[in-house]
Amino acid sequence: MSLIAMLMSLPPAIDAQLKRDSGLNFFEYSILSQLSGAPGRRMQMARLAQMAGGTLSRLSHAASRLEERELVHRHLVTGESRCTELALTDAGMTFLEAAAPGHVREARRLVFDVLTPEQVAQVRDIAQSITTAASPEVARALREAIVASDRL
Amino acid sequence: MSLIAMLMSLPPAIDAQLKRDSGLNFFEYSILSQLSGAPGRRMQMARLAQMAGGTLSRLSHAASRLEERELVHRHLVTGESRCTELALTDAGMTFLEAAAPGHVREARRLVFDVLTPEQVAQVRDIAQSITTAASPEVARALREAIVASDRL
DNA sequence: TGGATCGACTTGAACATTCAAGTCCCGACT
DNA sequence: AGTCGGGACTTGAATGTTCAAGTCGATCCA
Repeated sequence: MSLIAMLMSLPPAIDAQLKRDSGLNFFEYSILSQLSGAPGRRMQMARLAQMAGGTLSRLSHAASRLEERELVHRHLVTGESRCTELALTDAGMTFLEAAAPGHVREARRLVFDVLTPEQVAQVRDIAQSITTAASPEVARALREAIVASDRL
Repeated sequence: MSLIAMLMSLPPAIDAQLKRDSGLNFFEYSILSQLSGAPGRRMQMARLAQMAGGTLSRLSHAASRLEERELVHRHLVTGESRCTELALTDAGMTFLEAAAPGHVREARRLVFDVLTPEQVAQVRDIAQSITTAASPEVARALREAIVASDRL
C-alpha cells in the first residue's frame, strides 16, 4: 500500500512542477533532456523513444507538439538507416536550461531530502529489481543510461 | 534514474495485467476494491475519491463507466449530508472476486518475489517518506487505510 | 427573508496516451 | 526482376484524465 501511494503521488507532483513552471510534462522534459546529452544534440526517434521511456507513437505525437513550440525539429536522415532524427534547437536548449534547475530542485526536495544516504542506496537496488521484473526493456535502457553516465 | 525507471515500468505492467484479464484499469479496480471493504459495500463519492487516489471528477467519470457495466450504482443520500454514494452491485462483487487473484499474483510476482523481506520493509519506509513529501493528502489517506486494515 | 458562499458533485471540452492501420523504404528470398 | 516481410515511423480514432464551468442544496449571516 505504501508503494502504491508513492506511485500515485510522486509522478503527479513532478509533473505538476514542470507543468506549472515550464508547460512541459515529464515525458516532454525527458525528450529535451536526452537530446541535450546526445552527440550533436540529435537522436534517432526509435532510440530516443527507448531512452525517454515511451512508445514510438507517443514520441511522434510529443515531437509534433515540441516542434510546434520550435524547441525541436525533425530531420530525415538519408543513407542506409532511412530514419528520422529529432534535433534540439537553440531555443530548445535555452528553454531546457531554464527549466532544469526547478526540476532538479523539486526532485531533490521530494526524494533526496527525505531519505538518508543508506535509503538512497536501498531504493536504487529495489527499483532496479522491480524494473527488471516489470519491464526487461526499460531495465536494459536503464543499464545503458547508467553506463553512459559513468563514462562522463 | 532507477527510481524513475520503476515509476515508468511498474504501473503500466500492473495496468496491463488488469486490462488484459478484466478490462479494468488500476483506478477502476481500486474503486471496486475499496467498495468491497466498506461497510454496506457503499461509500460517499468524495471519500472514495480520497481512498482510491483520484479527484472527484475522475471518480465521477469512472463511476459512469462502471455503472454502464452494472458493477456499481449511484445512490443519492437524502438527509443532512446531501451527497451521492456509490454502491457495489452483486455483479460487481462477483466480478471483483474473479479479478482479484490475478492482480494479487501479478503484484506478488513484480514486487514481493523480487525483494527480500528486509527490502520490503525498506521500501515501505522509503515510500512513506516520499509520499509525505509529494502529497500530504495521499499520505494521510494511506495512514488511515493502514489503521483500518490493522483493525481486521 | 434573502443573498452569499461552500461542499459535493456532474458535465463537456481540451489534452495526452494508446491502439490499430497505413506508408515508405530496405533487404532477402526465389 | 518481383515480391514478401520487416523496421521506422506517422496518423487518426478511441479512451481516459484534467481542467474549467455549472448545478444544487445547505448553511451562514445581516
